[in-house]
Amino acid sequence: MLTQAPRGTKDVTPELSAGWQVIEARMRDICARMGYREVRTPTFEHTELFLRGVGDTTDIVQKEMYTFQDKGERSVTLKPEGTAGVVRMLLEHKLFAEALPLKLYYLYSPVFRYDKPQAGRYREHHQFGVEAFGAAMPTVDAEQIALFWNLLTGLGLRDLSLHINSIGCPVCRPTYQAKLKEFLAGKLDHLCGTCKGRFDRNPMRILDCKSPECQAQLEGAPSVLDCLCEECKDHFDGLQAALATVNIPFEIDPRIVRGLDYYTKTVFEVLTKEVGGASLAVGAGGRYDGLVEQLGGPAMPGVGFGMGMERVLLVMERQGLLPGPANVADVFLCVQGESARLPALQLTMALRDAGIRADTDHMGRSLKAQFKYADKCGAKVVAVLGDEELATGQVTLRDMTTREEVRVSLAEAPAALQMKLSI
RNA sequence: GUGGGUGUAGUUCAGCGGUUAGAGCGUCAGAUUGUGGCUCUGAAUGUCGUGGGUUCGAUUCCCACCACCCACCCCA
Repeated sequence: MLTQAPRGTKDVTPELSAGWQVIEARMRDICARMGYREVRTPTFEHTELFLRGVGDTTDIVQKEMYTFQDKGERSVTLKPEGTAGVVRMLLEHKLFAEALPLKLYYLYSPVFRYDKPQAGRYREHHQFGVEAFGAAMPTVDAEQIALFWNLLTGLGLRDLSLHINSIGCPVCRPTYQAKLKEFLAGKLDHLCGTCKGRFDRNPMRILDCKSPECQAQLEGAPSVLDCLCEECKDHFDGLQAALATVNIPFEIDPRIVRGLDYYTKTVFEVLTKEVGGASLAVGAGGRYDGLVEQLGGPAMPGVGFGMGMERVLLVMERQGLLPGPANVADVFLCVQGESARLPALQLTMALRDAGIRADTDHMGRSLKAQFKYADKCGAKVVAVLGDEELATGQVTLRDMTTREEVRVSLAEAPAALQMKLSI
């Protein structure tokens, strides 16, 4: 128990961290090129923020939040998603008064949901996400989706599909919901238990119910896309035109609804086709034009998405895209005899100062064992410092590929090694 | 939250109601005097997931709990 990570959490061990660093570097790079700047928000927030932001009828809020009282009797909650915290930051620092649009991203943001863990699903996972505030035009939706898509394809992921939909706005959605309820009213008895409850609370959630009975009842149901108001329709058309222009392949799926209450107009998901199982969502997002105002800020449109980093890594692992083990040192300096120990440490530090990935013995091993260890470290050059070398102020350099050995003076060693390693 | 499966060295896995529980890989050491990858030899490491029960005796059978995996639900 003591030596076991809590249920649903996962360690990043040394051999795993390289993969994280690869995706993080890509995220930073693509965001920098697209004008998104990094933000970091707290791991926990006042519970109220999520009740009002995410929506208190959602599954996330109703049964999955890590909520507790702190010692000051405040109710706080570990972030169950990334957007609410960023909006809170926007309001607190009045970032909405800056030049718009404000384009932000976060990565390795911990997200907590109390759920039963299984492959690709954790109680703590980490999200990469982007948010753009102030821009109402569909080109920004498309730009974000392109960012997302290009990130994933750039990482080498295959078998992805992008699904988009529009769920309307406060003007047209009530009309659609009324139509849908009218359509379903007679079929209520044939819906599953959860959907019976959804009928009054949030009838659109029935659309993406996975149960076959419900899906059967939805045959011939009105499509939200037929009920969009002019503004929403123009926006959705504009999104499709923009996506086509930047060559992002997409499918329209009128059944996408999403589990968070704040979405308006655009919603989208990126799925990966998994063999023998259901497709896994690696990320999803959409537009939330009413959220900033709902949380007490000015009326300001917004759009964003969140991506599960563990899921991307999982897909990369399954598709053989993770980097192999990296070497830990380019140069290993062997210590031969105790009188060489401190000079070896000194030389190793000098090599490091010269930008060389160098290491030396800290185990008191035999020379042979030091060579074996150097080999395991992936050293391209092994240096030896012993009595013979110390007597002449030199160090022996052995090229581990060609087995050639040369001796150079201690002072020349950094430059000689830089040359050999072509740094 | 519901249903099913699994749990034995660091790791991948054998094994059996009965003596000191095994193998491959990994780790460490050695194969003479200052030199790696290959090979050979040897060594260390297990409360057999945890706690109960059945039994003369349990790692093996039963129950509970914990963890992981799979499906559902939900979602990233």
